Amino acid sequence: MTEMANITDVAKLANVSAMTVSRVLNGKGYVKEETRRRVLKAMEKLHYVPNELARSLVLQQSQMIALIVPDITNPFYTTVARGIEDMARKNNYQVILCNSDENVDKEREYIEMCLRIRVDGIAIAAAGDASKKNLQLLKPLDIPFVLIDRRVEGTQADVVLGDSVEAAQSLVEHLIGLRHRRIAMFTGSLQSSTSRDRVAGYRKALEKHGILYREEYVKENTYTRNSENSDIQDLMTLPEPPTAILAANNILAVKAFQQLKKLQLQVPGDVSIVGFDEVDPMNVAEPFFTSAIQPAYTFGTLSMQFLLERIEGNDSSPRTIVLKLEMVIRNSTQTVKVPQDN
Amino acid sequence: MTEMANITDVAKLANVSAMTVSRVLNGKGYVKEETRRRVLKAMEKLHYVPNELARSLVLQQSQMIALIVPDITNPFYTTVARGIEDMARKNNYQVILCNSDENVDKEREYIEMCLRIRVDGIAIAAAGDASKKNLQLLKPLDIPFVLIDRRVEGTQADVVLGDSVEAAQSLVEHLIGLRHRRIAMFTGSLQSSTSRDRVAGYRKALEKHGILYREEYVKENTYTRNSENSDIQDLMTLPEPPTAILAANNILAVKAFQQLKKLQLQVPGDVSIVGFDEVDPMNVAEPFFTSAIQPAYTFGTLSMQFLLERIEGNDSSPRTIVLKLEMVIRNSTQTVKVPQDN
DNA sequence: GTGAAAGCGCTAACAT
DNA sequence: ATGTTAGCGCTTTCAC
Repeated sequence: MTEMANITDVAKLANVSAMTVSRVLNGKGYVKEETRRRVLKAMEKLHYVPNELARSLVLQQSQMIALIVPDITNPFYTTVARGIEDMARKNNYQVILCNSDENVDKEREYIEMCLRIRVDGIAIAAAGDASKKNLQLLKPLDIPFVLIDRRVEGTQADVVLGDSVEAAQSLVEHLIGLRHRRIAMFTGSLQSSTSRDRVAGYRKALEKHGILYREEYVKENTYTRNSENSDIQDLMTLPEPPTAILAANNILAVKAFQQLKKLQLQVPGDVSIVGFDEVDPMNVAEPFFTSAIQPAYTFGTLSMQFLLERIEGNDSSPRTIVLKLEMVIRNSTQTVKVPQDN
Repeated sequence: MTEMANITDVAKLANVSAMTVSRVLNGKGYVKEETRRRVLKAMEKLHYVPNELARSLVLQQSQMIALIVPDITNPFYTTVARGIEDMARKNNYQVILCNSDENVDKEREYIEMCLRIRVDGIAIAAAGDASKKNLQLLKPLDIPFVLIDRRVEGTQADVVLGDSVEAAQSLVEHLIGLRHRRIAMFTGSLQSSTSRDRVAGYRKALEKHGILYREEYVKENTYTRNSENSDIQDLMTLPEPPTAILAANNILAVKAFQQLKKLQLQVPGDVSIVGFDEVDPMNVAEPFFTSAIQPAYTFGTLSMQFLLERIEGNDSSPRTIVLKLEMVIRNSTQTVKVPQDN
């Protein structure tokens, strides 16, 4: 930081008190038109920029909120971020974007920094249930926060998320409608409520249609973006390999697709895939994946609205808002080749 | 912001002065072990979190830097962001990520906010040459900044960017090697130095191989992500339509591809495409585009290093570092069907 | 209409 | 090893 001009410098140059400068700055209180002009001129001359740090210190509010997401490279979260941002700007808040990398410790560091710089509120897509500990840091200090996309077990707060149970169920029923019976699931870390919901929907659909739930069909993927594993290999070498896969998110859908390709298996020829959200932000490929799409932008605007209300002091009991997903049927699914009973 | 405990509260509870608490906090100066423990206990009891705002105010530095990018949804910039972030964290700086949306006015707003909250420095991929005005706000206040990916005409500063001239030339020569002679170019806004460099490389290659530069083959695209236009249409209905296209960035490569598809034209069967950077971060499609890839992560780490040096007071003359791009040949290019003279 | 004084939470410099 | 004083840049309150 540098020796920038401060309010006193401006005051001196304009031959007024700091108070008058402050009044000009904030447009409140009476200032004679001529004085105001003198002050404005002095500001310009000195390249004066008000020090928001000092202002926040006395006002006890920073007009900043933080958005913490688990993966900044996932288009779902960048879309959420845009929603948050637009709504925040409309209300004169600045957004600080933080990337926890699905890592609870990194997440904690960011939350601690948020406390230190006294953000007015936090919107967070939590890394997992273990985030509870991090969020508890906020409670005694009374910093408002909203959960996005994922509930956190044992944490009371406003939540904005999608109806993953229902969406997963619909996706599976779509597969069943195409006569699939051997349907596997790629779930994300079961630390995340969203993953669990999607598994629940998967099971619900199977049950409803009298299809046996098979342990060995469900693969929990905790690995990160670039790591390798053999889930598909394992799946496809079972005595009764699946004919379709429900992937619990966009990343996993791609993973499944790529692994199948390596085994020379066709999608949807040999195996159908269904998933969540858009996979290919730029639509490089023809939109290909049959998918349940979440209204990500709305996740953002809505959760920001909630957060603003909390910051303004709304003290009602926590709300959960569950948004519908839109299932779009594309080319990653087709009728099963060799119908199976089961 | 809320009535959180402050340093005096802790001091009182621990029966010491604020100074002692401060010393415990910052681990400098001598504090008796027993006193230290008492202080620590008091902190915990009060859920004390140091107020970084106040600290920054007296220390005259915020330990925050800002990264301003023109498009947060472009994987190139998110990769840069990761590089910046990692390097910043290593050096105890927090990063504030801002999205200017290729909009000079929004960019100015963010820069003004950065000044108000007294960030220690700014890394910026400028919206265009018009960003000069915005950057000039920083000069008189002596806030260090680094330019990433794009020079800004008339602005002196450290710059980290790719060798776009050479890369564009190589891409075009690759096409020429495949016997293309009618090569069109999709450029981004010529407000951006990077676009201009790529056009320069394009012309250089043509010239070198005695191919006529044709005005009507160069299309400047200033439209945004979702807008429509007829560039490809115009191009392909020329008396001598191009057999290949150089796209000036990842977004434009996709645009070209999609528009060709609409006209029932095949890539690379009817038209070859070359571009820059990765197009498909998740590799949904087989990596498909022949492309010159920039070391985006390194852009980030390097520019952060420069910025840190400037913050620390390094006052040498501005440096420009130009990184090589890596050309990867993939499936969006092939030998021209009907060789043309020209 | 304008100003003076006090204080937001912290630390540097100087006591003791 | 610990405390006191002053001040970072601003706004609130009250006075004129």
